[in-house]
Amino acid sequence: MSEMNLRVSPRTVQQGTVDKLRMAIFTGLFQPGSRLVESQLCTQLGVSRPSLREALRSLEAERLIEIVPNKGPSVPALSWERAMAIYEVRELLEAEAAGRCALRISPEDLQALEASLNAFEAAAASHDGMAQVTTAADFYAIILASCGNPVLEEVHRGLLARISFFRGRSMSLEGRAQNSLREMRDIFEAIAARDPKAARKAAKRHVLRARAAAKIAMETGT
Amino acid sequence: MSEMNLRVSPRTVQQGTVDKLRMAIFTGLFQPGSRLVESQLCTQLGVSRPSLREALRSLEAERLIEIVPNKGPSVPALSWERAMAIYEVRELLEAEAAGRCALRISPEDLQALEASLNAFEAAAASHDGMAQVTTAADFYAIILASCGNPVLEEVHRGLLARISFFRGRSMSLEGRAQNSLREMRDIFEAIAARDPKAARKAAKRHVLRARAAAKIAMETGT
DNA sequence: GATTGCCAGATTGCCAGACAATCGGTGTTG
DNA sequence: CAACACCGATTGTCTGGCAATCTGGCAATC
Repeated sequence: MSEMNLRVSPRTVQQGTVDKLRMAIFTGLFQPGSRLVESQLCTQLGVSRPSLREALRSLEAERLIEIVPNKGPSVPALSWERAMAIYEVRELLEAEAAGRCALRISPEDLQALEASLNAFEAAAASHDGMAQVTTAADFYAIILASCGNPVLEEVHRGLLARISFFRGRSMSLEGRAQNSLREMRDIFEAIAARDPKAARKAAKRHVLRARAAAKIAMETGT
Repeated sequence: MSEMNLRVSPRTVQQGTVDKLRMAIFTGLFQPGSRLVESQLCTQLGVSRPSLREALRSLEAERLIEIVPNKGPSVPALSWERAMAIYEVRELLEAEAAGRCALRISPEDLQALEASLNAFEAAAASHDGMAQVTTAADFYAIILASCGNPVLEEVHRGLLARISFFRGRSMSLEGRAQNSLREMRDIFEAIAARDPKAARKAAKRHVLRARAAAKIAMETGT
């Protein structure tokens, strides 16, 4: 491999801070509703306050935190109602993307899509929760990137952070990964067959069932 | 009215800076592609560099500017291709919102919607471009707020900045405002009649025609 | 005893100033 | 003419600080 030195952009402290905080929120290190004290975060992350505050503004725009003037940032509690709303928008976006994909995906991307599907299959078989989440995210990332509408992709990515949060929860359900695999394979087959209508339908069904799984996961506790 | 002093949140310098910069971008004060030099903006806006940089991070998240490490922020040139992509996502979101609205809008919101429609009619008659843009934005804001899905509203608002940019351009076309009024009235009537299918269709048609108008406006120059 | 007023600590909003790293252009040199 | 070194301009980041605001508890009042 030797000298993988293709640093496209030199990763600033600010970016690194955003990533660290985002990951901390995903893994539940910060309880929802808990307040984030700037000075504490500075010492924990080893960055200065200006850099931290820039990072917080980015996360605020991602809706991962809320910043109330003179009260500071906090992790908003993600209500079931709101989670449901996210799933509904997911359904809308992913169905559209899948349908478009069926019409215009390139052979290379189709191949990459199949590869990511296989990667998910392996993750599902190995019961590796983290791998399941990342490979599933890859699968959709390829679909969104290949749908021919960069804004659709951009909007979906804006939702992705909160989507992944739930995906981790629901994948832990017994049998959910295998069902998910079947549904994703349906989407892939429809796209490969260049059938937009079937692709939309499969994508919708996948989100619908993911939502149901998330509901169960949420009701039975974390 | 007396002492309308209910300032819910005390408008920080950072927020004010975001608003000023956003407006400056809308009005075309910054040419697309032009670079924004921090020190210059600081003196022009009368704020310190940390505050400015926080504001820039917020605008970056809104996709109104791009920040390349070590090169600084700049206003991205909005290509026609990208504008088209925005219109497509608009169509998706607004059709969905209108359809949901037809099912669940409250009588008060419906009344507010009619009021905003009348406001737009007045603006269209007076040939006041700015008023047309704001009243049209109001009309859709009510629909998105009443559709029952806060995330849909949130995503749409994320697109709104760039939508308004084009709305201003296309409204200036002869007769576009009157056509727009007709289309919006169709949407309103369908919602008032509680007909989701018609509402979706009307919303789609409205976006489609707005897109065509924007295309013409773009081709004939600013 | 409950409510109100108030004060001190903690925290945020904001700023000035500074320094190293990096980028872009310019001139020099082979 | 190309490659290289150089330099101003700009950004990334930090330190330190001060005023404004919030929070929790204490005392005063009814």
